[in-house]
Amino acid sequence: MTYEQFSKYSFLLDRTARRVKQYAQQKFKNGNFDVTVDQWLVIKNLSENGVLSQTELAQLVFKDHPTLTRIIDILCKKGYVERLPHPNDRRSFQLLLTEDGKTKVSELRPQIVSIREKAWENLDEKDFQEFKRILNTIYENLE
Amino acid sequence: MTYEQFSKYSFLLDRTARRVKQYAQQKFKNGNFDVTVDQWLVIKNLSENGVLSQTELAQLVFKDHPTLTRIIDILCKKGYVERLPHPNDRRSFQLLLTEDGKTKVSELRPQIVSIREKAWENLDEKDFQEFKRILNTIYENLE
DNA sequence: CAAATATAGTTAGTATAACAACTATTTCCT
DNA sequence: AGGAAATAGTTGTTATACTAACTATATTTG
Repeated sequence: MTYEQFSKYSFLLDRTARRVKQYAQQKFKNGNFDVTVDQWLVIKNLSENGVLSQTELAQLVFKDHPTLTRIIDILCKKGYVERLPHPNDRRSFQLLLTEDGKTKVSELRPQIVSIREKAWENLDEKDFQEFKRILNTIYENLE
Repeated sequence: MTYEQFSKYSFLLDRTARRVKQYAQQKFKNGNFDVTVDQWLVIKNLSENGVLSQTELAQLVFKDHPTLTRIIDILCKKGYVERLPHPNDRRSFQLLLTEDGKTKVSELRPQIVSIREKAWENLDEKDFQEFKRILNTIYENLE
């Protein structure tokens, strides 16, 4: 790997990640989804996992505590998520989707698949496996 | 590609891009570089290209105007970049590195290569080419 | 058991990203 | 030439990311 490539991979990675998020965010907004891309990730994970603490959820979505606190605050204000006191630990909450939250997840799920598909034109399953392997290797190298 | 994969690629991309930036930012901070990762990208491009307008620079680094304005503000305050009135266009500035800026680029360049190398352990040139091809394809699919 | 240590979540500060809107200036069109 | 449209850069707003520090609580240690 040349010097230039050692600059380039991070630049391309950042550029593409931002573009993917920006594209999705625009589609979310145009579709009046009422959640951002990151808020969607949170409610989707709550939908798939039921009741979670903030720490459990933070680990699932790879977000730090302060960021997750703020995302949950917004989702609670929007009425999609509820914080309940944890029965066994006064430091902790149990997070769960409200009925509106569950409805939102059901409505949005199919639409989001088609949004995500566009990025993958001209790429195939093998590309996905390669991409995943490389991304995971990079991630693990920097832990 | 399954539904899950259509969620997963964006998640993995976001997760890894953040981690790469975070890792680099930590190293920058520990090394007392006095610039963030994004500020480095800007001064590096000025170093490679000489005098640029903000619009030219924004196109090179794929950042929007407001973000770039703010980054340039910080770099001017730090004394690494200078805004000069454009001789032929009263709407525009010419941006250039100060002597301190040039020195900073020279000092940091070699250190940054070694920071970037770590992510690439267990990956090779072929992986880089694959990675680049996939990232560019995704980017172009979403333009 | 009491103190030390760790943990859950929050607040504050700085930085960046994206969108919207704006002003001053330039370019284009009739 | 004059007006319309486009452009360069800025300001404001909302959201997210990361670090640092904090309080309340739980767990561990001696």
